[in-house]
Amino acid sequence: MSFLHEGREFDFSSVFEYSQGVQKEHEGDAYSYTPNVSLSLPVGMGNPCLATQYHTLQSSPVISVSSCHQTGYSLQNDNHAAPGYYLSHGLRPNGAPALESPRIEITAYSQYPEDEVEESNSEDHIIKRGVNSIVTLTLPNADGYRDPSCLSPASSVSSRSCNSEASSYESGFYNYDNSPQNSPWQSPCVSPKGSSTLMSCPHASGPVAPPLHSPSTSPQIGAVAEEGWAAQPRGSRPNSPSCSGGGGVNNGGMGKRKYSFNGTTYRQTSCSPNQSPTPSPHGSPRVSVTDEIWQANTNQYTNSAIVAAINALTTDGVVDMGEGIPIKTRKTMLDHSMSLKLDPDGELCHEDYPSRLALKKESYCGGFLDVPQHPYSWSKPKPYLSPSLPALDWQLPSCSGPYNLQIEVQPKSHHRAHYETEGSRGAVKALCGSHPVVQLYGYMESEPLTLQLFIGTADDRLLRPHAFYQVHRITGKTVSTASHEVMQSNTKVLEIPLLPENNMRAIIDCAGILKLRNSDIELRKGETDIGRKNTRVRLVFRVHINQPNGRTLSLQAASNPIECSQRSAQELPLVEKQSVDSYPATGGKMMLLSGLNFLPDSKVVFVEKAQDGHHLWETEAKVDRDSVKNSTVVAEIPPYRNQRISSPVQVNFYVCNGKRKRSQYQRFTYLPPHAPIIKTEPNDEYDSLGIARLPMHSKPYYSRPRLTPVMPVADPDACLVGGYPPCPPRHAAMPSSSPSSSPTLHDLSPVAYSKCLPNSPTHAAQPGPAVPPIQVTPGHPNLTHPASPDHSSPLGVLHSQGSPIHLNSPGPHGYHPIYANSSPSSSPVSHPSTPGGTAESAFVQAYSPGPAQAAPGSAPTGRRSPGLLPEDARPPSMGITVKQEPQELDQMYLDDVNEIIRNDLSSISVHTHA
DNA sequence: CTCCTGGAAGAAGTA
DNA sequence: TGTACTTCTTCCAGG
Repeated sequence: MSFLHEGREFDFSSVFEYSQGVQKEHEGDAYSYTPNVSLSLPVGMGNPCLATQYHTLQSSPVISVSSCHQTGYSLQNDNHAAPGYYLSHGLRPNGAPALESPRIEITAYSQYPEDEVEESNSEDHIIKRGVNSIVTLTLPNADGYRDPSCLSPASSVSSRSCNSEASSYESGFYNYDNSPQNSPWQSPCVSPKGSSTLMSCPHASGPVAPPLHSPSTSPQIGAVAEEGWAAQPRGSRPNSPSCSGGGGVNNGGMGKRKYSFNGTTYRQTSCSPNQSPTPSPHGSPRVSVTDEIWQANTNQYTNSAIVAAINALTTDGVVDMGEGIPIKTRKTMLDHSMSLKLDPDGELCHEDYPSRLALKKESYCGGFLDVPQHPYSWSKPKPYLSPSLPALDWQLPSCSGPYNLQIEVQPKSHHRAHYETEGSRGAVKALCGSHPVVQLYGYMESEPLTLQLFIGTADDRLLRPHAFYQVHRITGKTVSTASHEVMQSNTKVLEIPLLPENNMRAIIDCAGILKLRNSDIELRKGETDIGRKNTRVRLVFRVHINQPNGRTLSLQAASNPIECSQRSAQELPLVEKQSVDSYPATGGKMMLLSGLNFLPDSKVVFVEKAQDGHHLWETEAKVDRDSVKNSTVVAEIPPYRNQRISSPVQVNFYVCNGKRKRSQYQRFTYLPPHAPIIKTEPNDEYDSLGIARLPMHSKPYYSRPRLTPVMPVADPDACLVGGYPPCPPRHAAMPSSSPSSSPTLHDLSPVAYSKCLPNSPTHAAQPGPAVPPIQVTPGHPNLTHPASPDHSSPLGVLHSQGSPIHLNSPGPHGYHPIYANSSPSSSPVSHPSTPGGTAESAFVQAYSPGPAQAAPGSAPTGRRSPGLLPEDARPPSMGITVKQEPQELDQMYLDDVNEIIRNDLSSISVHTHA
């Protein structure tokens, strides 16, 4: 993987240097994870228990032994890279003295709220460690880190890890890490409650790693910092004049960094223009960014941290770490030093729960943040949280049993994300100028819950954290909703209280979107996605509900896709819903498409592509020009090329406004002429439009992946699916998304952790048809009925069903051993299919690219029609890492991507043979 | 002064 | 290889 980047080859060595020098950001993410963990890993890894837990987030406090770098490190990193990694996280931007010598810390991973981490930056790390760390071994230097800050957020993430590619470590652990969440260390042993267990199961927790850097080293000041920081101010922006051009390996250059591998010149931004010469962690003008970066960096290490954070937030403070208190968070930039002070001792960490609470409150309410105080206090323990939470790339249903997590008000389809170099561009808004609203139905307890929000992908693959975008916490006078940032495996997660007094409803006016530079992310080890034109995201909401049986039920809802680029948002057509998902091959039915940027001359083109990306069929649908409005288009479903199909055939269509202005692919399924049409659901919305009840399916191609509940949401009505009982509003609700039946979705319990089902394809998030949630439990997920309209078609069903359980999160390769073992669901059958949806085999999912961040690994790019190409779904062999195509990309893009992939493959083969 | 935004310049990537 | 067009990032300016 590492060797190919967007088709370009380069030597590891080069890479290495690059990474080190430039920014290690990317690299390490996944890897980095490992490295740190690595030491500890052995323990966990070997353990069977790990398996079970892998999935689970590291949440549980674990004892982590983090050696920042092992010997391996030195090899590669000597330079700095390795250290850098730690630094990055570990940095003590604040001047916490970086540890000069690397050390191995054995930490009981306490959980901290990630936000702390983020905010605090290095300091935070320190703090955390302090809290948790039980034993610290110092290793020979860890100097070279790169300042997380320097890195782009994304990079920062990567930076965390010690990832030099070269490092043996990574390679060794590579598998695991991809998704931090998955990472074995994460807490195999972790028991939610068992924080106590920490000790029992040593895991290397990523978070711990940071220790390497001594907190003391202030990022700014610290020697390490100097290297890394100075060199690369966090904001590394390529262009910034300030940056010296050279970034060279070390990125000493601030400006865009250009480096060449094998003759190919890459440009990377190492320095942010803005970056302040002073690399202060926060140096970047935008604090928030910085924080993010930090967090990101920390992430890797912090799976557990995340968990911890969650715990801290939500709950019991048992484990909580002092960290739970987001010291820095509040203050953010202002005083890193403070935080450092606190942390090192771990005093905070050790503080009594009460104290912590107090702290938390202060931080939140008190004052550092401008955010209006919210009645809700984070400090409040949340019993329900369990240490092990599903990885962010796991597909979860939106409803289960009586619970139904719904996005009542969808965000606008466009929101220009801001770069680190920019100021915030505000919170994501809803159409009416208001903000998105999320509500959990069916929850009658008095305990508040925590609503998690992260930025997910909007392509046709399984929903997963978006590698190029991060949620950005918005604070200020205009923000009424309290929020808290936490890093979870490289992904920033915003935690928002869901209070019974508010009917478990939250107005999301505190979430902005940060764009990470493509160059930073693409260089990350394991990152296979490309950023170019990969600009659509979804807001993904999650809530974890403790069940009486001790298990935790996790629900997830994803918003409609949001276009985040400046230009495309203005010009590209966007299909948000389609009234018909499938229809007999004879065609002829009118299909209503709703979305944005439709023009009188827009074309609706149906295409069928083979797995290899070749066009098998393409035809333009007849568009009712008179009906074209900016937001709607009515087209006649063209007859399929083969009227004699015996099984459903999945094709795609897109709206084209002209040469490079195509919408994403949307899925459509042709059914055998005589096949009964199951699906359609009446959609009131459309009725109102005057269109003969065309049920809308918001299933953009991307959304389709069964898992992701992409669709639009909102309508509760949607819940009704043909034939299926409507989701009882809220209570009765069945999990729309998950196919699986069992009410209890996921057993997050450490022991039986099953992955949640995939989100129902589009619906999950949305109110759409209710589908029984998939349970993690032993039972097999039902493959039957997907409620969503999409599913109406046989294919749809399949897709939808895709087994509820996902395998997504798997590690680098996407494959999780755990799954297989741990949950019943693991059974191949049970697994949901990939977005492509066709295949349902669990395996497919297993392959599914890991978290975007980690390493999506190979993603099946082409979509094939299920009927035709059953196998498409299969992921490419693990061995080869190919950049996955961003599914969101337009077809054109897809073509491009395919091209790239081919090149990559070619390259790979070349290398191999060479 | 900071936060939001919209607009756009300039560089890099693609066709 | 050069040109034209896109897309990405960074900047600037105004509210």
